[in-house]
Amino acid sequence: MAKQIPDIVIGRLPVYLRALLQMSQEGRQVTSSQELGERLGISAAQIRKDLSQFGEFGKQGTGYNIEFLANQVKEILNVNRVWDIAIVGAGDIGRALAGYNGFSERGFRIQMIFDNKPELIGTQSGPFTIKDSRTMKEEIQAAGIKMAMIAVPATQAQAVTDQLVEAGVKAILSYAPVNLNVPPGVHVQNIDPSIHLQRMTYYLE
Amino acid sequence: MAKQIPDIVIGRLPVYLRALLQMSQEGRQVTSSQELGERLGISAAQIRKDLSQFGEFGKQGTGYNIEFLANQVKEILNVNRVWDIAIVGAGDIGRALAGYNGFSERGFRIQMIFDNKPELIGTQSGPFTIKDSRTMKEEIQAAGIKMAMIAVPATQAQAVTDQLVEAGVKAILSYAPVNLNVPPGVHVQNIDPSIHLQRMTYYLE
DNA sequence: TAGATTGTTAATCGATTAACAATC
DNA sequence: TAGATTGTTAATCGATTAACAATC
Repeated sequence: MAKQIPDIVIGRLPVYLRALLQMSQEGRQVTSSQELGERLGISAAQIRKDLSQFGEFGKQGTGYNIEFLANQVKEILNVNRVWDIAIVGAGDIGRALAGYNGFSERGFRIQMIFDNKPELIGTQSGPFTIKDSRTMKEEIQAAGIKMAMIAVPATQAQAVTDQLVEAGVKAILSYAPVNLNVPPGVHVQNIDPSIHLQRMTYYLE
Repeated sequence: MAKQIPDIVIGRLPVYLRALLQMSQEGRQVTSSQELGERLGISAAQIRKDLSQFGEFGKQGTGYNIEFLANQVKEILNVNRVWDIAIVGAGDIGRALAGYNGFSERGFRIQMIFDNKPELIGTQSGPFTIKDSRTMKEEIQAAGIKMAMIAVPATQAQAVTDQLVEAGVKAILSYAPVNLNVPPGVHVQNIDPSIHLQRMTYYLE
């Protein structure tokens, strides 16, 4: 079994990757742990330590080749391929996600979007025709989709989650403001703007 | 000066609060650190430890009164009041945020939304008329708004941030996929779905 | 060569957990 | 009273930082 990497380290890698790709777009060739750290507000030592968990990617005296390191991090994170994604919920948030063009360049491709509202089913959301939730499990399974984003009301989120798990989905990004329970081996990330806001109000007057 | 509370503890409080309010809606009166922990996937000891940083809110043998504890946590987090918020960027995400009705019950009120696109300025987004970004600093300052959400392209995010800081904004929730630099005393939280997704692909096959 | 920066070790710092007296 | 659960202390565990030899 491979060495166990702390999840907190995994959580920082996508941030490093985003910064590297941005530097690359700026036409830069080389960077250092110090420069990266300054951009991100992270210590240089931590960046070197994090990367050293996976191998040696730099050169003493010169630093890191940006393109090379970005590719290595992509490989570590498993995003040197395309992941198909299903969206559940075609309200404002679901449709905004369906129309977001930032996914393709980061390794993701929206494949389908579902809703249970009769008035939405069959209508267009950008390039997608909104599908009936009742066919969800079947279609996701048939397509072999492993990742989903949930944008349904809190009250429906757990039921949707259970169905996605049954369909073989292994990673869920949830926009529903509720805690989801999943079996071991299924991963969940939550995005709830109120939670993020409340985390900052503590520090305000 | 008050005792320094770890930021990681502050980060868990909104999650506790959300669970407490949900229990309250379910008609429950009392809970325990153990039950809360099971719901949230957090150890009971950690919940007790976190809360003990701020006072004694429970009763030995019986646990915590849900409504009382929720109110205490609201007070700690400074959300026993209403915070006015400005949204910058009236694209899909900005408009979805403007139309999201989950904010009011969590202590937040959207006050205004801005964009710099001539074809959007003056049009409606739900109950709001989209305002011209050029008046942003002035209007935010005049209204005394301290919190903002940014939903503009990555390329514009830092410039918008700088203006918000100038206008006196102290807390920013950014949906732009880029790292923002702010002076001390200004708080930033980032929401980038690709980052959350990439954090999970590591664990997938 | 001299300067810069890595990868890594050891030291420090901080967070989590276990355990239990206090007490409802 | 007996059972349950808190608040807190001490022990454990894990993450971050400082420092430096190696070396480009």
